[in-house]
Formats: sequence, C-alpha cells, structure tokens
Amino acid sequence: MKLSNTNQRRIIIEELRNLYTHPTADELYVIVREKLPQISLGTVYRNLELLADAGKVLKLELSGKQKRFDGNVNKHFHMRCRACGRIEDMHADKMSEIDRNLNDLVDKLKVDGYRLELNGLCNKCRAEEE
Amino acid sequence: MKLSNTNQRRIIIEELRNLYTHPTADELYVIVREKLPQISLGTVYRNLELLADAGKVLKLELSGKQKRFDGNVNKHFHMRCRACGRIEDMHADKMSEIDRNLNDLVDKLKVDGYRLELNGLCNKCRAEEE
DNA sequence: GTGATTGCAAACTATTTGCAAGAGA
DNA sequence: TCTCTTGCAAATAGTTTGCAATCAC
Repeated sequence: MKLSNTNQRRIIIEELRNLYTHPTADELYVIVREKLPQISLGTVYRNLELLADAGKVLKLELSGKQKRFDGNVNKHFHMRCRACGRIEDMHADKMSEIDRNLNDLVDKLKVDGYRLELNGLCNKCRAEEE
Repeated sequence: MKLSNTNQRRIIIEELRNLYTHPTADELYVIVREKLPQISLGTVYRNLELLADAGKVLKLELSGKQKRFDGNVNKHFHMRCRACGRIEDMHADKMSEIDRNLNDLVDKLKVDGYRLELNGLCNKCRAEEE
C-alpha cells in the first residue's frame, strides 16, 4: 500500500520531528491539533502506525501490549519470537559477556539499570519454518 | 504493607513458578482457576503486581503502558526516567561500544535484533533531586 | 475515477478500582 | 480484632475499527 501525501500525515511527521519529547499518540494529537484543529485521534494513531511500518518514524515499544510474568527471578534474558510472540529464555551462559558489558555501561553512565529484550524466532517457529 | 499468606496468592506463585511460558495475567488466570475455580481475574492482577513489587516474580514489561514515538530514526538509545517516566536520548558516542557488543551478540545467537532501554533519572529529575 | 485517507463514534482489550464480605495473623 | 485480601462488577485507559464522506494522484 502506497502512502499518499495528505496534510494530516505531513504535519504529523513534521511535528514529531520537531519534538524531542518522545510523545505518546495523544500528546502528539494535542500538538498537531494546533495546526489542524479538526484532526482526529484515530488519524494520529493510524498514521503513526503506518509511518513506523514505513520506517519514517520510530515506535518505541519494547514489549507487546500485554505484560508478561515469569516465576524465575534469577538473572536471565528473554527473546520475543517475531512469529508467534512467545517469550523464550536465553541461557545465561550465552549472555554473560553481554551482561558484563551492560553492567559496565550502567556504571559508566550512572544509570540504574537496563532492560534488554532480544527479537528473533523461537525454537518452535524456527523448526516449523524449515 | 505486609503480604499475608492466602490460598490464592500461594497458588498463583506456585503455578507461575511451574510454567515456562511467561504467561500474561489472563493466561495465568485460566491455569489458576483449575485449582481455584472461584478466583477472579482482579485477584490475579493484584497479586502479580504485589509479588512483582516484592521481587517474588518477574514482571516482563519493558516500556510503559503507552507507546511512544520518535521522529529521529537514526540509531540512538533511550533512557526512561524512573521519576517522571520521560524518555531521554542517550548520545550514541557513549553507547557505541555497547552497540558493537550487542551486534556481535546478535550474530552469535542468530537472532534478528535487540531492544535495549536504560532506566535511571533524566537530567531534569536529577537536577530537582539535589 | 479509484483507491487511500479522514473524522467520528462505537467497540475493544488490558488493566485498575470501589465496595462490601471474608480470611489471616 | 483489625488489617489485608477477595470476588464481583463497573470504570478506566489506550488503541483499534466500521463507515460514509472526502481527498490525492
């Protein structure tokens, strides 16, 4: 599907590019309405989605829309499957080096911590693909 | 607030610890209902939240509940402020080493990519805290 | 002209909350 | 007993969708 060049779409991109606040859809809606008072929130949502798919804006979503829980509180990493959405554990041994690097980074940048999620195909979906 | 030892809470932890599927709250609700048919979804949500706060289970949420967007599609990293929830950009130069490590990891593990979010205090909140 | 896009409103999904009754220490 | 917790139902928050009208190419 080819993206046509509507006023709404143009202003949404423009305003988002001018902002450094990483707005939510409704925050951007408020701002865009200053230029286009009649625009609807649905249009903002739809465009942000399309523009993100087209790589013209960045969607900062890390996890999916539902939270997930894990009874294992020991340190380990997660990979979200791009095909089925399932979360798979990554063995800590494969990750220890990156974990060390990330801990160094946390010290260096004086931040509290980090969250890292890998994306890929889980074992099940990989098997089915072949 | 001190967590008392109810049947519901005990079974929620038990079932979650036995699962390796990283269930959502409603998935766990279905499973817990096999043991406690009268339990409500609200109880599951409330307990997961309390247990996660107490460090007894892990909540796999990376971003907050609203998606955020960014007009800058160049490679950079984000830090979510633990005080105000704002997202701050991390300068790429501070991050290039970790980025290199992460790219190596992606190759090694044969995954598609990763998502990394730092957590800490943004400049504004840090200034206010002093 | 025709397919993409819009505004509007209603629908939907995940989650949270108020409340009165019940359970745990 | 006194606080924490529960089930239930209603409320909320964020997002998505159906539809008829309108716009872009």
